[in-house]
Amino acid sequence: MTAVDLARALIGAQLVVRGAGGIIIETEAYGRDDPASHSFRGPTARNAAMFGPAGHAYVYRSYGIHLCLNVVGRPGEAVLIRAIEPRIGLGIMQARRQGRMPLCAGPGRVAQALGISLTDNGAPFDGGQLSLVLPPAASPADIVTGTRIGISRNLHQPWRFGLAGAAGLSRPFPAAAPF
DNA sequence: ACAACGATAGCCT
DNA sequence: GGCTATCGTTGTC
Repeated sequence: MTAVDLARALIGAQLVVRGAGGIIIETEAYGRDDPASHSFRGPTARNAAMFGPAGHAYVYRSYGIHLCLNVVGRPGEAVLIRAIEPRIGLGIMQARRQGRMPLCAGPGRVAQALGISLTDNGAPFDGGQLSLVLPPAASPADIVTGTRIGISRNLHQPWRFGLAGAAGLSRPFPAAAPF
């Protein structure tokens, strides 16, 4: 399964980290030969988890401040979790966010609300501390598509995915051009 | 050894 | 809507 397929499949999935989590409503796919991807220049100490087993976490620090959580797919491919709809452990998530809103819209906010740390890098989504439950088959969810956010290379790929109509997206998806 | 730049969020006007 | 904190990773000298 490609990172793009995985990114679509994860919309509607339930993500829970040590008792806090919710439904994934926004993702982005990053590929192996994708200039915007951390894996583009090959394995390094930082991105090693991206080349590790599928179904494990890739956690990295962004802008020296935030952490971002990814699900690893095929080697060198990963899906960034950009937003969830909070459902489980609301109190602990609000406490971690110190009451700031939005709670889980944006990759740094998701990681903070879930209590992700760099020690989670490379950890499996195996139903233990990290769990991921895919949505029921034939999920009726409408998925909207757009271009990725905050990158400077490979800009045009429509590899950002969201749950149509969801509140709590990190940014709106532009309406399709009415050709 | 050094400089540049982020897969951002928060606070300001 | 714009400005800036903040620091590890990476590419270059």
